[in-house]
Amino acid sequence: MAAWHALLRGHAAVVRVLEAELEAQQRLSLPAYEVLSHLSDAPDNRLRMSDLAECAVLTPSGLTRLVDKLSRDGLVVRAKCSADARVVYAVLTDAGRARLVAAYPDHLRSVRRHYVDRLTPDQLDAIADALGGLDRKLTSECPSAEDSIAS
Amino acid sequence: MAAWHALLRGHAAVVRVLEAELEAQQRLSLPAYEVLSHLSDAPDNRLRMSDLAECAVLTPSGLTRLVDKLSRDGLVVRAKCSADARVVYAVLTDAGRARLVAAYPDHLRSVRRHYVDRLTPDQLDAIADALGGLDRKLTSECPSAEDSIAS
DNA sequence: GCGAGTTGCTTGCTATCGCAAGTAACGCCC
DNA sequence: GGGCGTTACTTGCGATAGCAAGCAACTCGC
Repeated sequence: MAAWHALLRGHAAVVRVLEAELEAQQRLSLPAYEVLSHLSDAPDNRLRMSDLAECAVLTPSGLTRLVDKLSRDGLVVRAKCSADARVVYAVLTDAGRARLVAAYPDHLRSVRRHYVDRLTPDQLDAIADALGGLDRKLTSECPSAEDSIAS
Repeated sequence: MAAWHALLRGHAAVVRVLEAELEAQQRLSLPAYEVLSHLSDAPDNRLRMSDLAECAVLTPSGLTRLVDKLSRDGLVVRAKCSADARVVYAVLTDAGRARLVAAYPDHLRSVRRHYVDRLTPDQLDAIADALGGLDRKLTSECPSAEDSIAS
């Protein structure tokens, strides 16, 4: 239970600080940064909306609005898929890449300063391992909520 | 960096599942549960709004509205402080205690099932230690954001 | 090819939350 | 004891997120 509260509070504390710094430095919210970052890692700087939503830990509707916003700011554009007219790609623009490049060092430094440097490598490994595993298990079994009723 | 993304994704995944179960079982959001729970642990089942906000990882304004809601539902009441007319106590009602008692076992079980049981004791210790420490450091130094500009 | 079911994205509605401003009350200094 | 700064809570506003419904486009069976 201590570990549970620590997760809640620790996450909130770190996210709050990092988001504030990212906002102050580059006018980007954390999810927005995540979106740009994932796009820049993707082949051709483009990702399907639904894949991007999964990466950025957002629901499809949340991503739609975030891409709306980033698109208004000229950081991404939507592109149609020639093979399947239902799918929309979000594509990083030059401006988007520039913004990400500008934000990247500061953000990295923030993460180091407020997170990585304060923990031991063992702790970081444990967190990556434990929460990474949790994420995979929970998201994969998410559709099957019926085990809640079984016993 | 892997540890950072794991924190983001793992937290989101666990919180989503637990909040959904809590909501389904007892019609309580996670912050609402936290509030009731902290109140029940407090002497006299009452806590100052500001202290409660700190416990529940909410801003004062967020807590005001949450207590508004819980108060409408009859789970807590506000009480004035005779010594200082500025402070407001949130006090757990009998109905609030009953709701908490009803929610408690299920929630505990959810936490065990989706979190504790999936991690090793070492991992839980590491998380409690690491994130608990982070929380304390970050919240204590939060007012001094000027070190961002230094160096 | 045509209809039924599915998938991928968007939109309407609503809830939550934080920041900044507002209000009330306290404490201290003169 | 009157005024000034501080503290505690609340409120106005805007931003964000999710759910459920909508809509367009695909797939598969016939």
